[in-house]
Amino acid sequence: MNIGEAARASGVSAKMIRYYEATGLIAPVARTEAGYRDYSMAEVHTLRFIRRARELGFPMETIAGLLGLWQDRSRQSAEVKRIALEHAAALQEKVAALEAMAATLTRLAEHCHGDDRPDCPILDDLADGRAPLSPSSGEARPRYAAARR
Amino acid sequence: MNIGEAARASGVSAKMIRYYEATGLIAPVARTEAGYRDYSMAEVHTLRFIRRARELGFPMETIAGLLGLWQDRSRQSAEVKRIALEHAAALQEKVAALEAMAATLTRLAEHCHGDDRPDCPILDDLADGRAPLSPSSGEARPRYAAARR
DNA sequence: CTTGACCTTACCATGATGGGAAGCCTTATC
DNA sequence: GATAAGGCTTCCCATCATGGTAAGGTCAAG
Repeated sequence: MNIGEAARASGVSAKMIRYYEATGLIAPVARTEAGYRDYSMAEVHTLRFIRRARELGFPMETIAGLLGLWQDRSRQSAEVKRIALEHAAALQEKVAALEAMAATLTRLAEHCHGDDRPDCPILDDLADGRAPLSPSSGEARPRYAAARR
Repeated sequence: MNIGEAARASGVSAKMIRYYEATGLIAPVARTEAGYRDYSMAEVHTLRFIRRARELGFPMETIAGLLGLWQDRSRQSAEVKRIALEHAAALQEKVAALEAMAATLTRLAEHCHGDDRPDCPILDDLADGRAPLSPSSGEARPRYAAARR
């Protein structure tokens, strides 16, 4: 099975398969005489494992640990559980941070009449109550066009 | 005011102030004879605006637009409100994705007895019910040590 | 005048992914 | 057998916002 077929079979892009190999997350795979990577189903299963773990938001470093545990028939499930719960807690922290942002924005937007008048509590909050700069026409070939659409 | 003082006054690191200038988010600032950047309070206010917007998770590109609106005395608050609500919606999408991950992990962990026995529904789920690879001792100086702590 | 703190620019790294170029290989068609 | 299409190889670059570091200039206090 070449890399394209392995990619389709595992749901991991060929690009990422090579990357996983280059970084040592997976072992270098067999090659054909011509130098093509040659995959067996075992490797495809490993790739599926990785894809599923990525879908659950595990960072690659943690996935390396999970792969080790997966391959370790004498593992203790407590270790896996600990890693999973630790990651779940990290996710929940991110959720809390994002929710706080969204709540602030929603609250500010509620107080913004949102019509053609210029005054806007959202900008006031961002500015912390101060007046803006005069329009600074910078050179420096702007990556951000400061466009008002 | 030199860049260090401006950084302390705005809460934006000197590094990031230079970066914002290089990318055109803010205009090039005055320089002393020796080439030191020289900031006024107006610039510090702009930096504070940016910092606050970053805290709310706005990407730099969007902040460029918000800065334009902030400096535009003829802006329509509806435009600001639209941007804010759009961003809030994007945040909520991320929240939903992260929450789904966390929920799945929590559910899997609940079904894992978490003791010194090896069987583990968490790994089973990741593996989709298949058997693991035999321990592949890859060269490729692994960045991820596959360590079992 | 020296020292230490600060400034300048320039480069590298992050994490996981995609894009693309240049060149070799395989397969199908003629 | 020749050719074309498409897949493979490696290598480099970009993302996004941020930090680190190094080499060298500047400033203020002692």
